[in-house]
Amino acid sequence: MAPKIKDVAKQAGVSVTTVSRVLNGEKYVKDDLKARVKRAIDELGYTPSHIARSLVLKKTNLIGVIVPDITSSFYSTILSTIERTASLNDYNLMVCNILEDTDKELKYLQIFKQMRVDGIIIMHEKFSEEIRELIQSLDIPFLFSSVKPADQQFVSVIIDDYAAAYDATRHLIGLGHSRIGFIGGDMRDVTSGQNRYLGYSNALSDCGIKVEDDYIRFGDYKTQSGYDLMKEILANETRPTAVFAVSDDMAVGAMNGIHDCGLKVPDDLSVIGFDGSQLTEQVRPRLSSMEQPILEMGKVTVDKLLRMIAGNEEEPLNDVILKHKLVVRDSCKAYRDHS
Amino acid sequence: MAPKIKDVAKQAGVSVTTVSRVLNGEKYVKDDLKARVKRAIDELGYTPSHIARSLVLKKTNLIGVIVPDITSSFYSTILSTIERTASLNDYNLMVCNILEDTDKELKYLQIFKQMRVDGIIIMHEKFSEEIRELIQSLDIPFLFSSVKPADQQFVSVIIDDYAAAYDATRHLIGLGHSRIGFIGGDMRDVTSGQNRYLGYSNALSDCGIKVEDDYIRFGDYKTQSGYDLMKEILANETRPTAVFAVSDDMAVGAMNGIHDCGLKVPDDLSVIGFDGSQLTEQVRPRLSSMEQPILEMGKVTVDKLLRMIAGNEEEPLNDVILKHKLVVRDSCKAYRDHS
DNA sequence: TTGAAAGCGCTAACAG
DNA sequence: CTGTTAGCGCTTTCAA
Repeated sequence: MAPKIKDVAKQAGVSVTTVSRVLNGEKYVKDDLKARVKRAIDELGYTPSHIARSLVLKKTNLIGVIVPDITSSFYSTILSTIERTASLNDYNLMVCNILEDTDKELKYLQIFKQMRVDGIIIMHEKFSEEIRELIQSLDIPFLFSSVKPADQQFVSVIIDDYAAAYDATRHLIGLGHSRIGFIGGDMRDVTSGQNRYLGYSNALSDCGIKVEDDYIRFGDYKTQSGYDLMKEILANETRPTAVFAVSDDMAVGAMNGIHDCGLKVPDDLSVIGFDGSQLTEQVRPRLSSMEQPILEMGKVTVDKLLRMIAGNEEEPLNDVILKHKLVVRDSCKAYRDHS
Repeated sequence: MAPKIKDVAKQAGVSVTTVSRVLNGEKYVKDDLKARVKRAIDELGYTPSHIARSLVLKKTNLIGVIVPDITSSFYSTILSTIERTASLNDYNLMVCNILEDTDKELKYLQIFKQMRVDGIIIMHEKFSEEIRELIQSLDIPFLFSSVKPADQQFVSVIIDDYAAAYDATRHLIGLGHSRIGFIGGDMRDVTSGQNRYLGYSNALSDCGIKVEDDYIRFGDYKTQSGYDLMKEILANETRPTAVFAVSDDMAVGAMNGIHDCGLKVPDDLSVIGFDGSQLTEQVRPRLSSMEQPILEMGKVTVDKLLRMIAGNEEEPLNDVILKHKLVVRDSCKAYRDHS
């Protein structure tokens, strides 16, 4: 059995209180006692039980995180910075990888409750009524990151997805394109589904371009779906000359679909992605993308959550809107009409 | 404050013992009492404290995982299956993302100790003596996955990296290549550094091909390093006609380096990767790779660890060697001498 | 079948 | 400065 505080006390010939005091760096301990306790701790290889400590302190230093898919380049990156920021503040993560399994999200939320995590970060917005209720009844600070659920009372750290999609589309239009395809997300997602679609279609309308349903498809943000949908779009009699995909993974899938159809990016079609994941630099041609400030987003999320946990009354409970940024690489080209 | 077992007992008009019994599904409780307790639980929205339970049971259902980089396609995938398998067995993960920071590994190991995790999975082999000692003194079952530290007493779930690298190289040789470049890992890593290098060089020697240092570079498994090293290799007067990179990420970097030098894969150079990550299908041409059974590896690792935790005496404490598999895609081509 | 009470390992009044 | 003691929320003998 691992040594306990009592063992240390006995070894050092002091009371458990004194041991506790040196453990927690209190000042009211004479130097010689402090030294004896420290030696005893070393000799025994003692490490305080976080469990016991949590029980009395009512604080676990745990943050629960719900993420749709840790193998996605976007989520693994944001998760990485969340972990880093949390760790620097002595918080640990407990992550739930949903993978389409909505029951799992509910189950994990219950686990978070049992675990008495100090806070929760959610990067998923398509939840059931049951989950919505649970989450609100939890009495644990929570925050959404990179998504904004329809429920206006929930607070998010996010970019303006509508504006970002609008700007991405305008970029394509600015290059002279007018037949612009769209590979969207799930329209049940407000943030990455609806808002990005609206940004796209409104940009078109504002420029007097007709929104062509044949050029529009919706998928699941993954490479395979971008690939399949691109092929569907290419099946049109007159192809678009550019396409906007709402995730880099889908954009890469689209590029592959184009490639496998014997066409070239950007000569035959321009492609623009969304997110700014590392995949943009891993493919050829390198993918232009409407980027989210991923690292900042993760850091800001954790910092804000920690302030909420600390019970900072000053902490405004409204959204934090971060800035998106277009990063031009090699996958888009000006369009010249050859007719 | 969240309701506690005492509140439930009061509400149901029974003792806490009885509540505990229905919570843990014991049989010796009369049906009517059981019903009353269940109703009280619902009314109060009670969820038992995992903390308190862990303290008395001396079991946390937590597994600590140490991974080099969760944004790597290989590690995010194996982590995903580890999480899945653990979750199905009612275990939760606490993951440490090292990111080159060796102090962080040590710090997390100490956290795992404080947390009293039930078991530890390590996917990193380049640890200090200090870590080696800590880990052994921990009295917590631990297991290495996808790596095999030099210390023979540690148990690993792994493939035969030497044989896999040997086979990959032989594949290239079989295609007629004799000038074969090598983009390796860190030679301080036994598994993915030394063993894969030895597999490569021995395959060459066995076929009477001279091992050419100018064609050999070592990096850090990441795309950027594959890119840079490939360019160095291409700077040779006579280029190799094929190259073997010991991670898919590096292989993709190499492909990009080749592309950016105005050369073509596989026409000018064949490229073969290692791991079998999803990146192999995301790039064009699709990357041939010596694949590890990633999903199986994650599952086997967790299953074995759980058996060790359960104190299964039958559980053999030796390595589990999984089978590697060559998956041929479009990045390699037979070599014909044009001289 | 049920309940009283001890104890898991630690912190924090409260005394001295 | 230092020690005694009462919990934190739960499980588990041991009796009834």
